[in-house]
Amino acid sequence: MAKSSANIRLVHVKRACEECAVRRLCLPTSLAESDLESLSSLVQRRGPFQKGDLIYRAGEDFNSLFALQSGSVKTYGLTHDGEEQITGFHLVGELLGMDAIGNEVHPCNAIALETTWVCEMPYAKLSELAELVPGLQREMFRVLGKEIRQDEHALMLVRRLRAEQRVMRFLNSLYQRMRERYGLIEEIPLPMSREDIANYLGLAPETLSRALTKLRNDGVIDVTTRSVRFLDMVAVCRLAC
Amino acid sequence: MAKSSANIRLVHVKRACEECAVRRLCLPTSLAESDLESLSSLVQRRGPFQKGDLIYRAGEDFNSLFALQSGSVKTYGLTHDGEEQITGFHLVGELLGMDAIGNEVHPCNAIALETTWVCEMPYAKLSELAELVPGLQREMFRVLGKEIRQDEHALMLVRRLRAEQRVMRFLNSLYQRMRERYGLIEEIPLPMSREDIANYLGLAPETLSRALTKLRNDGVIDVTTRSVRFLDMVAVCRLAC
DNA sequence: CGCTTGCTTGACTGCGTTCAATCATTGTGG
DNA sequence: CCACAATGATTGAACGCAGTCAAGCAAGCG
Repeated sequence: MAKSSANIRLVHVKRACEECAVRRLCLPTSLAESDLESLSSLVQRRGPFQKGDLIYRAGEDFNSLFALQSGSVKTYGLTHDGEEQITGFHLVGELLGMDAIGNEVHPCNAIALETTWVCEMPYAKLSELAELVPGLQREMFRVLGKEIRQDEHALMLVRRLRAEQRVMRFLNSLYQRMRERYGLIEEIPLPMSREDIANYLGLAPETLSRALTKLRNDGVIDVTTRSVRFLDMVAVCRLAC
Repeated sequence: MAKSSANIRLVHVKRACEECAVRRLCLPTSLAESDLESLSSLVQRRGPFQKGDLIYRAGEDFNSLFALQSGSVKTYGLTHDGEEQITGFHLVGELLGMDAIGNEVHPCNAIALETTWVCEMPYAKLSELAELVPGLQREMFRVLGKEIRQDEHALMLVRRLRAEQRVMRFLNSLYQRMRERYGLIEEIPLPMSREDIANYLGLAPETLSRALTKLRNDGVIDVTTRSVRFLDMVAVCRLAC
C-alpha cells in the first residue's frame, strides 16, 4: 500500500513560517513577528510525500504535530476486524496528529492523497515554547477547541441523515474549506477516491455513486471523477444546511 | 423543559480541589500540591442542578469550562430543523465546554441528567494560570487531546455498525468509564432516557428498544429502565470490541 | 386510583447494502 | 503509440435492516 519513501527529504528552511504562503491558515495566524521566529526555528519541512505515502502510522510513537504545507491527507484507523475507517480529510494549513496529544502513540494513520509537504513540529518543544509565548498557547488551545467542535459537528451530521444529505454536507464542507484557502472557486477538487468518501460518510461506495448521479441528474451539481461544481446553490443549501 | 434554576447556589469552597473526592479524574490529576492551590482559587462550585436544568446554553457567551463534580450531564446541539442532536454524555470528573474554546459562544447546550454539581473555571484565568504553571498547560493539552481522540473514536463507531453493536459499544464505553471512577461494579447506571441513548447512537428509540430486548433474550445483558448488568462477558466483548 | 410519560412490541415500508456485471480511466509493456 | 490489463466508478436487481406509524404496556406521580 505505502510506496517507497526513499525520496522524502528533510528540508531546513530558514524563516519557514515567516515566508510560508499559508501561514494565515496555520498556527502562526495571530502570532507576533518576534514570536514567529521561535516557532519557525523548531519547524522542519518534510516531503515530498507521494500519493499513498504514510506520514505517520498508527501505533508509532507520538513525537510531533504536522502542519500541512501543501497537498492533502487522509487519516484513518483500523477497526478490530481490520477495516479501514477514515476519520478525516485534511487540507493545506490544517494540523495533523492532535488526536495523539497526551498519548504515547498515534491512534491513526496519516497518508498523502497527492504530492504533499508537511511541517513537522516536535510536540515537546512546541509545548515548551507555548509556555513562553502566551500567544502560541492561546492559538494552540484555539486550534484544539476548533478540532473538537468540528468532530462534534461531524458526529451530529453523520448520524441521522439520508445519503444524499450526507454527500451534500460533505461537499459543502469541502467547498467552505477551499474558499477559506483559495477564495471563490468554481471547481472543488476531490483528491480522495469514491471509496474513501463513502467510507468517511458511512455509506457503501455504490450508494455514494447513486447519490452523486441523482444529484447530477437533478441539476444540483456537476461531478467528474476528481472534482465537483455546484450548479444550483439553492438546492445545495437546502440539502447541506 | 428546563426547570427553575432559582435554587442553584454559588458555593465558595476553600481548598475546593485539594479536598475534592474526584480530583484524580479531573484537571488536578498530575499537579503538584502547590499548583493545586492556584487552581483551587479560581474554581467556583455551582449547584445543585436538578434533572433538566441547563448548565449552559448554546449561543451563550463562552466564559468558563465546567468540571463535573457530581451527577451527570448530556450535551446537545440543535439541527437546522430544530431537532435535538446529543453530542455526548458526561460523567464525574469530565470537563464540559471544551468545544467552545476559541469561540465566542457555546456551540452546544449542557443539561443535567440528575442532581449535579459543577466546578466553574473561568477560561481566561485558567489559560493565564496555564502560562505560569507548565503542569497545568500540559494537563489541559492532554485533556483536549483525549477529547479529540474520543470524538474521533465515536465517529468511527457510529457509522458502519449495526444497531446491536452500536448499543453494546455504548454500554461498554459507559462501563469502562464507570470502572475508572468506581472500580469493579455490577450495575451500570443509565441516568439518561432511552430516547437520549437512541438519539446519541443515531437510532430510532424503537430500534434501541428492540436491540436491548434481543440482547437480554440472548443472555448477554440484564437491563432495567435505569441500569444494565453484563452477564456474558464473552458476548459483550465480541459485540463491543 | 387514574393520569401522564416513557418504554416496548407489532406490522409494514423503504432506504441502503450486497452481489454481480458493465463501463471508464489509468498505467504499463510490447 | 496502441493494446491490454488493472483499478476505480457506475449501474442493476434482490435482500434485509432499521425507520415509521400505531397500539399496548409499565412506571412514576399527583
